Amino acid sequence: MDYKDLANLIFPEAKDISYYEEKYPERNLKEGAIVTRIAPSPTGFIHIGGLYQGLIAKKLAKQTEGVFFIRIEDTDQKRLIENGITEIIESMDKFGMNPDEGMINETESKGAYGPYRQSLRKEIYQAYAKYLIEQGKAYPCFCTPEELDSIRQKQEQAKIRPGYYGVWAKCRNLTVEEMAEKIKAGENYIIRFKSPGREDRKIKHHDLIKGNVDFPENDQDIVIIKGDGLPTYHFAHVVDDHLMRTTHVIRGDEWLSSVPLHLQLFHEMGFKPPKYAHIAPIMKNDNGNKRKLSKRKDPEAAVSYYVEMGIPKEAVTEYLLNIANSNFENWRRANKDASIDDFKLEISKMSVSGALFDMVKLLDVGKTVISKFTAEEVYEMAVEWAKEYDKNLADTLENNKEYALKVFGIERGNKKPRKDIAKWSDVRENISYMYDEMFDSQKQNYDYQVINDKEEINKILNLYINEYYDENDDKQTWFDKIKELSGRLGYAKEVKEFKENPDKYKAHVGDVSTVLRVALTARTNTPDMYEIMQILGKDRIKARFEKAIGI
RNA sequence: GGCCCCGUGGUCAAGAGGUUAAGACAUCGCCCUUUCACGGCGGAGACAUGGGUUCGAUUCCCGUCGGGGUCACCA
Repeated sequence: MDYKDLANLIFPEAKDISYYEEKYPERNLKEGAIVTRIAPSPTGFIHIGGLYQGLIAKKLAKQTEGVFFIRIEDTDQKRLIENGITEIIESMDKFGMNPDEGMINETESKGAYGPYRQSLRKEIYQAYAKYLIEQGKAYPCFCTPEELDSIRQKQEQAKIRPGYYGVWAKCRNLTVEEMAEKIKAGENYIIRFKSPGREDRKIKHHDLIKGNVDFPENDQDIVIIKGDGLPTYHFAHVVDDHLMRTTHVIRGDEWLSSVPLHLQLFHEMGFKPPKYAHIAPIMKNDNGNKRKLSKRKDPEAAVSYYVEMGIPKEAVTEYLLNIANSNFENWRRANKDASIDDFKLEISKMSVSGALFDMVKLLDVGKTVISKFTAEEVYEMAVEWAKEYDKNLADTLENNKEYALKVFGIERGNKKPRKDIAKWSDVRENISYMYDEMFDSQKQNYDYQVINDKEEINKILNLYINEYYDENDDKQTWFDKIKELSGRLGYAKEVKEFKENPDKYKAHVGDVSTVLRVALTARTNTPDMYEIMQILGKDRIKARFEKAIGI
């Protein structure tokens, strides 16, 4: 009985690894092309951090004419959720992150390096595990969870490093005959890697983001094949990224401390390891403590949150890019209309430590992004969002597209566009006073600020609509008339004049304007009143004034 | 606790052995012949700390403190 016999006893059906090595050859890409991937577990919605990693990975691949693929890591059968894969793919799609290869829905995939779903790769992992067993580099372990527990307790009591290694690795020293006997007797077992490492030796690792890092060698005999026959993350990572010919592994920095293990596995398997880039997580300030954005506690951890809020994907992408490379902002200022694809991401410029998530800044990016859209684009995107989250708004907009375009066109398209919409969920509040049905269905609160006398307000409104307002006036004439009205009623025509001689006047032209604005829209802050009046038209202006006076 | 990583304004962050220590968001003030938004100008605001090396350290080294990660048949 030798290792080979043992391997055959454990995995009688497994193919020789040469089969897979031939089936998945080196990729034929141009020099310097980067192959990256995103490898989520279908355990629920995509995390903003996952989107961030995917964005970096995809950009690196794109920039070098490489390949970006998606691999579903579903080896933990206990944590799977229904339609988990679809949900991931759909939310990636919403942010413009379509992979070149990988799963395209719950069961189908594209690309020549599949399957792209780990649970479908069981026989591949077993072939490679068998390969290790044949060489005496892996072995079956019969320890029960209870035994492992008691080992750990002993170690903790003795204050020594916990784990399955050295003298604690009971099963590694079993003879091949003993192992075979136990297997034949039907004992349960898993497969462990037989680590050649020593804890008192150091290894050097150069991480693309973290730089040079020294670690003790790995000496843990970690599990590679679990009781259900599926691999652990560590083993799957090594086999998959080798076979899928990944050149750069972009992942969260919670994996950094596993690097010694992974490098060792690559080495013992005889594979060339990929380059690693360990990305710092996006953090949140929680009562003065920094912590990772948490799926459970923070709604903004889920990418679906941004979709629901109607924060455009361009804004999320730009914000994330800014966290990745802080020179992005400068680039954006210098290239206002360039596509994000033209920005060259440099992985070496990524921050080593995690950034605090800043919603205020994200929304600011959102404002800027939306301000650059045309009225038509704003209309399309607002409608698309509203169809899902504000049906009534969607109907209103679609009922009269031409009108909606006018409304969205106010102060848009010029050099200093308005920046009043940061997300699509702002739209309703922003335009409701331009729609009579919305305006009339809400209880409006008229606060005229300085001029408060009801008689006086009536007088201003009546005089204005009957004697002054003319739809055909240009903006200058329109405003001159408001000044004229102001002067006639004893208000200063110029604000400055009023400030110099406050006793000479009742108030000033700004206060009169405010009366008109409030009567018209029931709010003190609006975009350009001239444009609003132009769109509303004289009859509706009059109706608004009457409504205001009637209250 | 062991191991590893990190520490520049409120936040994201440039930066170099000698700088008036950038910029963006936020904040405050002024201006932009009516509000808001935009824009312009200006203000306030930072190198965690103690030692060393050095003519000189925020920058290099060590300690301390603080923060984060990791130590599963989860990824």
